[in-house]
Amino acid sequence: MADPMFVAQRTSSNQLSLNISDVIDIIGQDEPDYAASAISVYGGVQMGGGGGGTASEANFSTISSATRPDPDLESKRKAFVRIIEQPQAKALRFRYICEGRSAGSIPGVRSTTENKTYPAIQVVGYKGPAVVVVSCVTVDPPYRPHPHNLVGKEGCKKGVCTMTINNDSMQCVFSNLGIQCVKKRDVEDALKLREEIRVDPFQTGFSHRNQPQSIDLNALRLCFQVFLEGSEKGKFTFPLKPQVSDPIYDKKATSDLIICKLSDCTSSVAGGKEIILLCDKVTKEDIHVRFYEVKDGMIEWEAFGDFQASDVHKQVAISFKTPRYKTLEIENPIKVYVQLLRPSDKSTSDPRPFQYLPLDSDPQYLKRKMAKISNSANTEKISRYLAENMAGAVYGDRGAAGQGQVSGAVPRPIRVASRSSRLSDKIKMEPPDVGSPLSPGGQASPAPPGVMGGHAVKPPVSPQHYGGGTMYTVSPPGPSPGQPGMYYPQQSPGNAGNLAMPMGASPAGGATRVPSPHQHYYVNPGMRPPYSPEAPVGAVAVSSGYTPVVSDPQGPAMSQLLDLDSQKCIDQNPIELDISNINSAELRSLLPSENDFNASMVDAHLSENLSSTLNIIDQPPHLINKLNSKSSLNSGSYIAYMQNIPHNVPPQAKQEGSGTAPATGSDSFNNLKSEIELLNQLTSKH
Amino acid sequence: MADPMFVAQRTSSNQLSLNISDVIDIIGQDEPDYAASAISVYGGVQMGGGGGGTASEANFSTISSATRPDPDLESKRKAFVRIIEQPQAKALRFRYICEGRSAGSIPGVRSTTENKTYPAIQVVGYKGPAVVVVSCVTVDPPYRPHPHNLVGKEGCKKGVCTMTINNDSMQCVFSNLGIQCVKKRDVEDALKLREEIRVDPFQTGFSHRNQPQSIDLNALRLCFQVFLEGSEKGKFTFPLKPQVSDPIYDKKATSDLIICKLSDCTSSVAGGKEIILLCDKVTKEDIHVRFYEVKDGMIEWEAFGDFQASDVHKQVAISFKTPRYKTLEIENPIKVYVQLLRPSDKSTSDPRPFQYLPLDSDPQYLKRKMAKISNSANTEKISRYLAENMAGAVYGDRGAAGQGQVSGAVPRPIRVASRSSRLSDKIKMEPPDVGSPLSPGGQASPAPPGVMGGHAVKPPVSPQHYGGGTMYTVSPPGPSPGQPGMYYPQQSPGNAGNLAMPMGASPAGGATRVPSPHQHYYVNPGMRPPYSPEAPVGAVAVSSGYTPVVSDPQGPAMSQLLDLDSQKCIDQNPIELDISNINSAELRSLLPSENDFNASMVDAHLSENLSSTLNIIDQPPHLINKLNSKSSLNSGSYIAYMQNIPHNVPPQAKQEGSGTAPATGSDSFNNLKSEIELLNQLTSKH
DNA sequence: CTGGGTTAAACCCAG
DNA sequence: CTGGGTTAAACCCAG
Repeated sequence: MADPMFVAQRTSSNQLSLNISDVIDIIGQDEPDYAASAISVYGGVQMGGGGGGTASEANFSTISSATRPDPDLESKRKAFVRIIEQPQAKALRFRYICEGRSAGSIPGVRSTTENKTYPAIQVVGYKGPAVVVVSCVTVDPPYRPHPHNLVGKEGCKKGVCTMTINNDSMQCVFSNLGIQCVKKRDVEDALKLREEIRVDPFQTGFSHRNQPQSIDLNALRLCFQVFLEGSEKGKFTFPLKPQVSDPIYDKKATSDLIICKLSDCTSSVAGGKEIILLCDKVTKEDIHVRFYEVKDGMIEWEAFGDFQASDVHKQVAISFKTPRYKTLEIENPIKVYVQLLRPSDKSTSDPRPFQYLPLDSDPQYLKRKMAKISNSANTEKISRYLAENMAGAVYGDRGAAGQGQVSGAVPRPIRVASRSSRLSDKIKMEPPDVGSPLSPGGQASPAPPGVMGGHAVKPPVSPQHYGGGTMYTVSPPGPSPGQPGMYYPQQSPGNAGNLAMPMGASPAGGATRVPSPHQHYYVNPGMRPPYSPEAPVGAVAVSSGYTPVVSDPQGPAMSQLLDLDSQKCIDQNPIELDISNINSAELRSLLPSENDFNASMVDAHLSENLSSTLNIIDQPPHLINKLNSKSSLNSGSYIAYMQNIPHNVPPQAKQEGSGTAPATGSDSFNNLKSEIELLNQLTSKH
Repeated sequence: MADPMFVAQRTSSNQLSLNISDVIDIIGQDEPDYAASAISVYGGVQMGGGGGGTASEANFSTISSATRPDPDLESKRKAFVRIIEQPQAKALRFRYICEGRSAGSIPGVRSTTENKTYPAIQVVGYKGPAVVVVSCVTVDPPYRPHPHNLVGKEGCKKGVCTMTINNDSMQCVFSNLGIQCVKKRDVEDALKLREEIRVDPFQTGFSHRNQPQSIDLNALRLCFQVFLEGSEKGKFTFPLKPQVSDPIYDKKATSDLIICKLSDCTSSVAGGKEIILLCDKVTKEDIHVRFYEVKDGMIEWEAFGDFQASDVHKQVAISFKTPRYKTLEIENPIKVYVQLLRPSDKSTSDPRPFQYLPLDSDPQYLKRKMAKISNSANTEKISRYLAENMAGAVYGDRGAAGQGQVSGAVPRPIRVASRSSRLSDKIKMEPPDVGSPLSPGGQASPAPPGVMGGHAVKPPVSPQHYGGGTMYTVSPPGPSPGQPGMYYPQQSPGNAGNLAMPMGASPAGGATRVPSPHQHYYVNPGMRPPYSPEAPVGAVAVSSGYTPVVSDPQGPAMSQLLDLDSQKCIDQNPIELDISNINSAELRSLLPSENDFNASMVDAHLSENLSSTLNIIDQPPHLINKLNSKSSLNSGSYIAYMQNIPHNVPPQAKQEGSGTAPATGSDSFNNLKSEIELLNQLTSKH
């Protein structure tokens, strides 16, 4: 039963110079004194309340009064422990004892492959012999002893690490601290051992060993207890205030979100396409597939993949349906991103590029469309005509040949046809087909309920500023774990033409498909859009957290407020940016009906562009839409061309004019013209 | 540390009427006698050789001679144990002790939800008090004591189950036998306990407890040891030959293969389409994705999805590329099946329907095709002409209107066009596009190496008969575990246009993509093609095993030998069918060049059909191909139609005749005609 | 040795 | 209770 590896390890530990039992003995000898001070300082009332971080605020050393005279007492009282290198949060996998191997070394937060660092402390304000005892405590206050053990080459025994400090710098680097985890069943024993060696930095006691399930075994903090030499040499009886590190999470347990593979990375704008995503371990009740569009570094649109907990396959694959894009009226593929989002901690995976394709890119749609064309009265007649003439084999007639050439052939795209606004109108009018992947009522997916839950906080700065990346720093300011990102519920729950559903409790059975009436817009400051040239990332201080930001789709959406210039400004000066730095476009956006204002501004800009270059295929769709809505605007040769020919007649008029007689005149010719345009579009993409 | 549930269980066991220690005591008292007979019969030489099933052949009871006179000695010597209900192989999950719960009951093989059965034995040839001791032994001979424990409400103690038999039928049903598994670390202890209670049915000894890793903890057999009352009343000193059951596998470990989901169930015939498959746990080195086509109940074609071990995601998802279909020349979607195949035991998942689509169903192909059409000289001119005329707005001219109507419109499909043979020729000639998913040299995938490995056996009957389902019965004939199916390597490794590669050892690094020169054709008799109306399944005795059958693609493939009538015959009379029952079509197929014979026969049949009904869209493609190759055949109105118009001019001639001048006359008209047909086909599918 | 994926052992939910 | 999915604990491979 005995693990030889483990025995060997223990044996070698015995050979270390400093033995923990020395420290324990010291503490034991000074028990009355130590216990008294400990209880009055870290124990009891003050810590039991659970207020985050108050322990570190208590003035510890001033209270540890010694009854014996001590020349260094003043400096000892002023001394304190400072963590000069925090441990890296998720760098190390906790190892079970049974694994019979070294548990590795916790690196420092600033560690790199070239320059490795380790957790380190410094005793400030005092110089002289000291002993530091490092042990694991719970992440949440009160910082109770954590059952996991510290193991390593130096000073580790019985789950705690003891080192002496006695050098000029009074610094101590822990270059080989590993975390050896205990299994649930051994929590009680582990805590009993800790009690035996009297390591309980904040005097919380060990009552929690009877509720092993209450202890998070995947997270802990290091606690550094420094004892200075007391009046008696060799006895380290003067404790400094214990310091706790930032949380350390088991690398194995905190699987980062990652999309390993997507079965497809395109969808029709109608959404509803079933896609399989392969990922690392996720919790089926705590995962979302988020689609979002970035424009000028801002989140222009987002929606969530449609799936239920049961669609998560063995925790490592998700089959979901793509959400509908915000509009069906797009001319060219829209570049968006997909990422995994864990609502509980707002963490996200790296984004993956994804494309929304125009409706007509859907093969089914293509077929339907073409079938429809072939069904029209005109083309039916042509077919008949051709069939008759082919049977008769009419050759050599230039006119007939010309007709023949036309009949089966698809004309080359005409220069401007691929961005025809009229075509988009036609496409919009196409009724949703039963066989199409468009789900009933499948509008842009509202945020799933999980995203809404929990720790909503008020935005500390205005969303506009926040969106620019002004808010985040690398290290969280205080011990407030598990909440690396901020979340802002939307103040005005309006939506732009979406099916708003009443928000209620999660339905029975754990279904997670309840739509919420709120629209959420998120910004992930840590995301550097790797495939998004239109969103350059400047010197923005980033965190790995996920940071939602809200915008009202009916009002001025953030992404529409800032033009390229303002975005540039934000990216380059993330810290300095405040209200005084908002440029004119932003200020204008705060005015009512700025949508129209912006639109006309954009349109004017575009019309200039159009006269110089006709190729605007890669322009974002909403700009094109805006353009299309401005019938009074002369946008260069394209509009000129459109104005020279009559517009389409509405369907009713069309029908009246044709009947069974051969269609002639303006209507039928116009129909043909638009059919040609459509065909051009259907065939010229990509 | 003590598990209260487990303790309780043990306590209740103590209250059972028959205590195993009674039996142990008996065995102990009779040790010299028992040991002598045991060693001479099941121990040592005979069993150590490992020959399968020899133990059960040894004449046990005749040798167990008693020194004392016994009036029943004769009948005791003739008595034997018969298993009247085998345990079900994979119905029960082995439970760990730590799970602290009932381990359930092993059902009998014939158990159903309505009528539950359990393992049962009978003592044949003797009537009187008897004791049966049931214990676990290893699956492979020599049947060593297996460390797992039998637990249950009745008679189970120390991991073995002891029951008395003393009724008229001399039967014993084990209605509550559960298997409590020991963990690896406890194997040694478990076997020590077994040794202590002296349960070692075949006297193999317990040396294997020092090689715990040599014991398969996921499989075992039940061993039934019956002891008859000896000359002294109440002493069960007369052992019968122990009987072992069929293997029992841990339901948890032996995850049946299952396809939970496919990201798509269609592919172009060109293959190379990436698909994600979600499945239950598979071993990445021991899994294949098999595509196959069933025709008339026979495997007409098979190929394997293209992936490497690293494409298996966390054991529960596989991303692979579809293999190329056997031909690119198909007119209509081909219905095939996909299934998972585990080479090691030839087990398969239930098949899933899958469709191969004609090349032109590929959206990319569609686009390329249409772009090509629009690029042709004729249509280019039309486009120009239309652009000019539209700008000038020429209305009211009948001729112009007619042209216009033709230009943008796709004619309705002409009645017979959707099965045009000429079109298939055109499609074949389309050079493989660089951007297409067609992988270089991607022919029909040869069988992966794993499929070839291992326990190949000679076919006991001719493949033709075997293919009809005559060979299989439900229960394997003997204790030959882990080989439920048969596997026949192909005698003639020819292939039909495939890239034959030299077969070698599996390459270093464990890559599993080495093609083999052999083609394998499989029949899974247990499969009832649920979506395959052309393959009716009759009263065929089926097994759940996977049963490969061989056919030479260059020679007479089995699937081509049997017409529908002969197939019907086989399905209805699976057992009686032998060489004398093969019908004329089969006999003919044995002659050389029967392919041609068959083809013309089929064609003649088809031509008759054609004259009565024009709609043969749903005919299998190879028939259509055959039809197409018969230019002399008059197949009704379609052919008549084709004969009335000139055929296409070969590409060279085409090029010579056109030049830059406007194309007129027969060539260009024919080009147009075929373009129309192509367009019809592109748009009329589905 | 290490990092880290996979299997075997526990745990625990839902019917 | 059961069946059976998921998590936590062991194991073990590859660099």
